[in-house]
Formats: sequence, structure tokens, C-alpha cells
Amino acid sequence: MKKFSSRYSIAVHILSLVALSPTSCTSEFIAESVNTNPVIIRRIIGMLKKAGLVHVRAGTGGTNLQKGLDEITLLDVYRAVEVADNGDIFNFHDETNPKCPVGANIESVFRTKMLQAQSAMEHELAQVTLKQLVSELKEKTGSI
Amino acid sequence: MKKFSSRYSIAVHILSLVALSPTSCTSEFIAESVNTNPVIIRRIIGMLKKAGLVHVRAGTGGTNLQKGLDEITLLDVYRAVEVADNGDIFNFHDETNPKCPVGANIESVFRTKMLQAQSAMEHELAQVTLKQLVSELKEKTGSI
DNA sequence: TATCGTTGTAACTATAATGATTACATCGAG
DNA sequence: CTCGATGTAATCATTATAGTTACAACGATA
Repeated sequence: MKKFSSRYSIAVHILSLVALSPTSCTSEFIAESVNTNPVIIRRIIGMLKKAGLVHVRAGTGGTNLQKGLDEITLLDVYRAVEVADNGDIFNFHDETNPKCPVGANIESVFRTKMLQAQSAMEHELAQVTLKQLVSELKEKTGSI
Repeated sequence: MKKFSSRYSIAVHILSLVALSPTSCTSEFIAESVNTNPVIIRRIIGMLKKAGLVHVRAGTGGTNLQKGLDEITLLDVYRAVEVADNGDIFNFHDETNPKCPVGANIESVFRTKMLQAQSAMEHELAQVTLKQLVSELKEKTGSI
């Protein structure tokens, strides 16, 4: 089955690194920690920038948080890099047969349930701030 | 972003149709309601069969529920047609740099949060039985 | 037993998202 | 002006999905 892209985990990685790093974070530097290509990093940073989560110094280089660590939740990051047009994570088979009573009405009934499930997931993501995450990260690493 | 496949909505459609239809449901018949190819239907029915949700009469044709309507939840259907190997819906960027304190530990911290979010979603799906869904469907259609 | 409709699958195609990479224009401090 | 960094387009390989054709196997029944 298709999962969420790894963009999300990379985005969280980037933000954690930016939060913890005393030095300026270039895409090259971040790419080394993530172990991927700098362009991948720049693309994701572009999304985070568009969402107002980070500020990037073009030309001279370097990324910084634009909000406090406790003002950014995992839901914010999720929405910045994963969410499609309408935000739904479930697909529906369009164009069911309108002549069939089931085909004509199943989608709206099913969609309601799916939106509830998605809300539950997003609610959970909204509970976790980057501050918490980074704090747990610090515990794991001892200190940085 | 990539969403869940429409297999899930088709699977629910199939089960609702089988539950409501007084006549035997062939893949041809179901395909007409869903408005797709019979092979698509047979493929999904194959997954539902493997999960023990339906019984199929090969040769003579026709699909029936193998459990009571109130014994099948949306989570059961979800797992039958959508769940990958380990069941996780989130991807992680593997092979982060182990020399970087963040790269070495971010995944395990992040994964914990993601599994909580996924659990919340699945818990919501587990609350809805096909019986409820079909009952709401009946209300919508007046009667079938 | 032979027939006929149905299921179960394999094989193939088109489409789309992802992740990686190269290339290059643009930015901005020194 | 120069140099390093960002922003972004273009390309490629890989993978999942959805649809389609084709056909073997099944099983009731005439």
C-alpha cells in the first residue's frame, strides 16, 4: 500500500536540526545529516518557508525557525509538506453508478467516517510540539 | 500528496452491496454499481476473501458475507485491502547519518509519535461497523 | 459428460508520485 | 565583482495504481 512520503520525516529532521544547531544550517550541511541530496532539502525547506515555519537567507545561506519551538506542532509540519489540494488523505472511487441506490449514496456516507478518522489522526499530531520532540531527542543523545 | 488508494472505498462499496442485495452478487453485477472493470472487483474481493470477510462461490459465481454485518468494522476492511507489510502508514527516510546526533536518533523519536497518530486513526475506524454504515445508507436511500 | 457462465490470475499499458541528480539563474555579503 | 548558497527546472529510475485483455479452472446443470 502507498504510505505517506518520507518528506514528512525529512521535514521534521530539518526543523530539529535547525533548532539544535548553533551554527547556520545550509542545505549542504542538513543534507549530510539526512544523508540525501541538497536539492531534496531545499525543496522541502521551500515548503516549510511557504508555510511560514522557517526563514531562509537567500544568497548568503542558512535557515532559521520563524516561530518558537513550542509554536510548531507536528500537524503544522504535516500540513506544510504532505497535504494535497483539499487535505483529504483518503481517495474515493468517483463516478459510481448513480442508478444504483448503493452506488449513488455510498460515497457520502463513507466519506463522513473517513473524515472522522483523519481528524483523529490530525488531532494526535497537533498534540506534539517540536519543543517536546527536540526535548526527547536531547534525552536520547545525552546532550548535543 | 499520495493518498490511500480507492481500493478501500471500493471494498466498502462491495461489502455494502453484498449485504443489501437479495440476489447473488457476481463481479459483473458489482462492477456495474461501482462503475469499473469486473477484474478490479475480483481483485479486491480476493483480498476480502483472504481476510476472511467474504465467501466466494467459484465456478457458479456469487459473493456472500462470511461474518455478521456487526462483526465487520471499517478497520477490518482497511486492513484487508490497504495495509502493507508492517502496517505502518508513514514512511521514514532510512539511512540518516549515524554520525550526527540528530540523524542518529530522530527516527525513533519521530516514529513513536507517528504510531500514536496512526493508532488514533485506526481506533476511529474500529468504532464503525458495516451494520452502522449500511443502516445510514438505508436512511439516505429511503429504502432499497 | 459437455456446456456455459463465473472466478482467479497473469500480462500488459498508461498514469502519477516519489526520490535522486544535474544544471543553472539569482541572490547577497564581503 | 566574486563566491558560495538558494531557488527551481528538467530529467531519470522506481514504484503503486487503475484499467484492460486473455485465458485456465471451477462447478452447476442440461
